[in-house]
Amino acid sequence: MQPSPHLYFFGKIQEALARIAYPVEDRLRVVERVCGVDAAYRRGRVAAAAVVYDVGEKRVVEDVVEVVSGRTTPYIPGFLVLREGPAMLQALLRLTVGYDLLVVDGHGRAHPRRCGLATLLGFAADKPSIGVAKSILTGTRQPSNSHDKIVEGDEVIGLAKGKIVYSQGYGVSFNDLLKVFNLFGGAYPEPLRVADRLSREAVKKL
DNA sequence: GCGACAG
DNA sequence: ATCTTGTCGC
Repeated sequence: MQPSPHLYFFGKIQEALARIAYPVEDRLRVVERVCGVDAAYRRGRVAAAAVVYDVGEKRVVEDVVEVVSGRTTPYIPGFLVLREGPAMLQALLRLTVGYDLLVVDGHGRAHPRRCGLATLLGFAADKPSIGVAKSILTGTRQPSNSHDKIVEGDEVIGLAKGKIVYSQGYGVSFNDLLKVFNLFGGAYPEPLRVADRLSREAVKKL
């Protein structure tokens, strides 16, 4: 084991969750309320914002910004959840309204061990989730007519348009991912834009 | 050994 | 992601 025992151990948990996170059958029925989650940092502190957005009405229903006390864990590729996950979960638990899907800024299945921040956060919050990242972490892009596929080996681990990458999170099938991808036109989702702005504003005041 | 590497 | 002023362009 090359990395630290801690990371090796956590990596094993990621591999185990990856085996049960992605159902073959579709589970998403209605996707009216989507919760976007993002985080920002400053001076060793982290702030996370959770934004419940009504897709039909195109408006924010509720938002929660959580600033965690204490210093952050360093960023380690493949282990982003250790840095942003705790603050994000705290923000999610303070929401008072419900939502149908969690959309996380980061990867889900499109991860070296097929289990990124989006997958782990959906599991922790017991909500179906997908990941939306601004760049590829692993895999190669395979051009297509409507959208590009992110492939590794013979496995399709994500969908992309431009630099934006969508991938399955916890409890979401590939077809459900495709539905959500089309719902947002493959672009960066509005609820994530709001969460990005709110978390940055909160962190500026530190 | 070298390069890559979500945010 | 964050550290940072002015500057190029629509």
